Amino acid sequence: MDNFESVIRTELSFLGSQLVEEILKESTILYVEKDTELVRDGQFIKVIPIVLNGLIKVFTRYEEKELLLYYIKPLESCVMSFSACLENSPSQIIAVTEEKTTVLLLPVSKIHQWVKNYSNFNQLFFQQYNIRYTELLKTINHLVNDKLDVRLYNYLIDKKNLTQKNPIKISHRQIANELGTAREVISRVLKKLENEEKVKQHTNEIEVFE
Amino acid sequence: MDNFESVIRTELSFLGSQLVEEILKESTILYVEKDTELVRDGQFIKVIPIVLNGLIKVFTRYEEKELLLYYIKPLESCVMSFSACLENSPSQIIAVTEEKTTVLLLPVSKIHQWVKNYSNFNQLFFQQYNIRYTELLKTINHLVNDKLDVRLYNYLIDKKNLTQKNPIKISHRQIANELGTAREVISRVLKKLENEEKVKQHTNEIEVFE
DNA sequence: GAGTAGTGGTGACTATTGTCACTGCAAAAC
DNA sequence: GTTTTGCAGTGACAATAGTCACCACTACTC
Repeated sequence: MDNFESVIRTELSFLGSQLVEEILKESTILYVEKDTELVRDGQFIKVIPIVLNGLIKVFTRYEEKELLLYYIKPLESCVMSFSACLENSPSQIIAVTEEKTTVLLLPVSKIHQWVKNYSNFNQLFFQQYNIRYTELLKTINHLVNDKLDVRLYNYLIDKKNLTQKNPIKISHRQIANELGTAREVISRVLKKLENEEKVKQHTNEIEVFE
Repeated sequence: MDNFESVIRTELSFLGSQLVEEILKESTILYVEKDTELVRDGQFIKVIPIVLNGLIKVFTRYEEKELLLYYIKPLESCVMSFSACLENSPSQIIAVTEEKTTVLLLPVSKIHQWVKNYSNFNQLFFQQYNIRYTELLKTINHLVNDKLDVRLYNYLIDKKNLTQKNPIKISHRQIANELGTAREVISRVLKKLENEEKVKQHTNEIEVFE
C-alpha cells in the first residue's frame, strides 16, 4: 500500500483530504496478474475498482462475438461497477487485465455513505461516466464510418500508445476478437497495411508506424 | 405547469418532498414542436432537461453520417447535458424532438447546489447514466452482430412501441439516416421484409407485424 | 522422431452493403 | 395546365467482409 498512498493523496486530492484518508483506511489493494478476468458478464459487483497502475481492457460479448470497448488507465475506474453497485444490477461487460495491474478496491458498503456525506465524491463518478460515455460514442462512430483497415490501424496505434511498446506482441486471432471479426480478415488487412508501409510484421509481433 | 405539478410530485417523489418543491420553484417548462433541434453538436448546455411528455431522439453525427442512439422518454433526461453541464464541455450529440414535447428545464446554476445538498439528487443522475450506458452498449452490439434487415426490423418495432402508432409515417430517407446507411439500401431491405411478411408498405407509411 | 496445438498465409467463393444511374409517380409550386 | 421537387423502385456493378478449405511453420509434448 505504502508506495501508492502518496500517489492516491495527490491524485485524488480534489476529493478533500478527509475523504481521501477515509478511502485509504477502508480500501484494499489488489495485485492482479496479466490476462486475469476481473469482471464477468452477468456478475454482481461488490467493490469499485480504481486502477493504480497497469491496464485493464473492457469488452462486450454478444452471441459469441466480442468487441473491445475501451481501456481503463491508471487513476480511472469502471463505470459499470458504479451502476452495478448503486443499482445492484449485474455487469454487462467483461474486464480483463491487459498487463500486471494494481487496483484499489473501494468497498460498496461504504460507497453509499460517501456519496451521501462527501459531495465531491460524486464528481469522481460523473467524471468517469463522462469518460466512458465519450469513449462508447467514439467506438460507435468508428463502427459506423470506418472500414476495417482504418479501425485496425487505429487499434494498433492505440495499443502502442497505451502499452508504450512498439513492436506489439499480439496474435492475429487476438486482434480479430477485439475488433469483432475473423482471424483471416485480420491477416489479410494486416498484409494490406504492410504494403502501405503503415505496419511491419515480425514473428509474433507487429510494428506500427505513425 | 399546473397539470404537470402532480405528475412531477409523484414521479420524482424519491428525491424527497423538499427537493421536489425546490425543483418546481426553480425550473421552467418548455413546450417544443415536433422536429425541433434542441441540442446541437458542439453546443454548450445551460439547462438540464427532463422530458414530461412527448419524445426526444438523440443521435450522433460523424463525417456526414448519422446514427440514432436512443430515445428520451417521459421522466427521463439526457446524460450528455449532465456531463456537459458539470464538466462544462460541449455536447457530443444531437437531440431532436420526435413528437410535440414538454420539457422541464432545471437551471444549471442550481444543479451544483442540489448535488451538494440533496444526496438523492445524485441517484437521478446515476440512474440516467446507467440507462444510457446500457442503451449505447445495446446499440454497439447490434451494430457488430446484426445485419441490416434485423437492425431495420428492430428499429421499426421500437418506433412502433415508442410512438404507439402502427402504420408508421416515415420516409425511406429518414430511416436511412437514422440507421447510418443509404436510401436505396433501405428500399431494398424493406422489400425483403415485405416478402417475409414482417412489414407492409402503404403510401408514406410502413406497417409492422410482430 | 512422431504427434499435436497454435499461429499465420492464401485462394476461392458468397453475402452484404454501398454506389450510380435512371425511371416513375405524386404532390406542391408556379 | 406545366414545372419542379421529393420520394420510391430497380438493375448493375464494386467494394468490403465473412467463410471454408487447406497448407506451412514453429514449438512443445510424449
